[in-house]
Amino acid sequence: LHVCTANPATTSFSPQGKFESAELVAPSARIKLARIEAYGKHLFYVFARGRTVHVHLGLFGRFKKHKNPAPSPRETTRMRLEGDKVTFDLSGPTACALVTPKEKAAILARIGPDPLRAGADPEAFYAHVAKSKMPIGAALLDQSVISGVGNVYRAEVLHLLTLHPSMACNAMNRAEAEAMWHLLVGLLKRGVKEKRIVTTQGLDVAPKSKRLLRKESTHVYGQSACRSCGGDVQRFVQRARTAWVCPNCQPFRARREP
DNA sequence: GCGGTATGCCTAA
DNA sequence: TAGGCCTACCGCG
Repeated sequence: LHVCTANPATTSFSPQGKFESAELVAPSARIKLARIEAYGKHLFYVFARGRTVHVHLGLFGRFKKHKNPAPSPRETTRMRLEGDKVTFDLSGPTACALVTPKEKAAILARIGPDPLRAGADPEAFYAHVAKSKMPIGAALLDQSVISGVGNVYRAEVLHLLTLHPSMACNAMNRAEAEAMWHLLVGLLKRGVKEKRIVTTQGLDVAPKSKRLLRKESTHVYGQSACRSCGGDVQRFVQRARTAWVCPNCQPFRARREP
């Protein structure tokens, strides 16, 4: 999900002194967080005078919120954001580093369009899909093709479009590619709004537990039975991640349909 | 309490 | 392709 808010009162320092050389940092020299930008899964924490920290949460990264006074940062705390009333500690990120404008530009240059960003241009995505023999399930995880989509949305968008993950990109026609982009825009926006990944329709009765809530939020991801047809969900590894597919709803297709 | 797994991605081989 | 990062959660029992 994309972080879209920044507390203007929030300041920062690095418990490990990781950023000391760039003066982002000693508790005595706290600087204000101006804004946070999200491009796909890449986050940029922009502080006063444009000093920018690149954060990528990866699989384990998370911000833990503490009410002030917050406990001492742990050995594994990579960045601390401190406000008047609350403190956020970042642990486990794949990336957390000060970047120059050049380095930031290099990151943006190697990722594809992000369906969540206003003004994102899907043409690069359409162009890739039109010519690539890569399986569509692999392309959706390739951040240089389209950015921001992860394993859950891969499984769900393909299920909603009744496409098999192993189908070649270029077996999709233009209309299917456009439908995929626009579906992703809607699904990702819904995720931001609800602060969780949900691709199923609303329920009449609210589930009693967090676990059930999660179980009811997808059609095939994490499911043993397809929540559309009840058939067995198959799992296989695709691009080093588990792909989830209902072969009944998503029959493999070798060729492009007119 | 323990072990497996995970909404990710990089590097070495 | 395997391993590493680093943490939370789950099922098991």
